[in-house]
Amino acid sequence: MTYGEKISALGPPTRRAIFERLAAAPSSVGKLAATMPVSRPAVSQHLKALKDAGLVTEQRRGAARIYSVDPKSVAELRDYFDRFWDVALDAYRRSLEGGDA
Amino acid sequence: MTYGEKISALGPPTRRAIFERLAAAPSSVGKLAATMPVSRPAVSQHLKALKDAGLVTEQRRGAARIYSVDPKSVAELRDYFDRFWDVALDAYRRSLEGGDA
DNA sequence: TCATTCCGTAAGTATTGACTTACGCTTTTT
DNA sequence: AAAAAGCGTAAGTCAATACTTACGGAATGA
Repeated sequence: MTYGEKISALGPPTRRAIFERLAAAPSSVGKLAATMPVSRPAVSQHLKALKDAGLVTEQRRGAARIYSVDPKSVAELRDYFDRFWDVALDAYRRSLEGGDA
Repeated sequence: MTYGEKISALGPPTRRAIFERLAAAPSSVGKLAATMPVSRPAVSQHLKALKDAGLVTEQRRGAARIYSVDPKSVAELRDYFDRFWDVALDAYRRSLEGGDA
C-alpha cells in the first residue's frame, strides 16, 4: 500500500511487463498469460503481488476475472518521483556551490 | 540505463533507502554505511548497482568516493510514470464506457 | 447433472541476490 | 617509506522468489 511496496512490486521485469500491458487495456488472466512467456499460474502469482501492492484491481465477469491498473496508484508513484526530483535537484545545486568541498 | 533497469534497481528496500539518503545529500561510502544496518561492503555493492542503472554518479575526493544521485535519472522516472498515468487513465475511462462489457 | 471454462493455490525446485568476512589496491599522512 | 584511511572485489552462505506441474473450487453451457 505504501509507495515503497509499489516500487518493490514493480521490480521483477515479468511483473512490470504484466503491469504495462494492463495499463494499455484491462484483461482476463488467460488472455494475458497467452501473450507472455510464462505459465498462467505464474501470471496469477504476479497479479496477486500487484494487487497486494495496490497497483491493480480485480473484477469478476462470469467465470473470468478482469484485472485493471488503478490510475490512482500510478499517480502516487508519479507524485513520489516528482517530489523526489525536487529534493535531488536541490542537493545537486548545493553540491555545485561547494557545499563542503 | 533504461527506465526498466532503474525501477528494478530501486526494488530492494535497503537499496532504495540508500538512494533516498543520497538524494538528500551526497555522501562518501563510509559515512553512508555508518548510518545503515548493513556492512560497508554491502553498501558498496548496492552503490554499484545504482551506478550501473545510471541512478547515481561517483566522484573521487582524495581517497574518498562521493556518491550523488543524478537528477536527470529521477526526472526520467518521473516522466515515465507521468506518461504511464495518462495511458492508464485513458484505459480506465474506456473501461467505464463499457469498452466490451 | 455432467462437462467445460477459468482461475487460484499448494508443493516443489532452482535460480537469484542480499548479506557476511577476508583481502588487496589506491590515496593520504607522518 | 611506512602506516593509516577509504573503498572495491572475491568467495561463500542463506533466504527470498520466480518459476514449474498438479490439483480443486466457482461459474457457465448443454
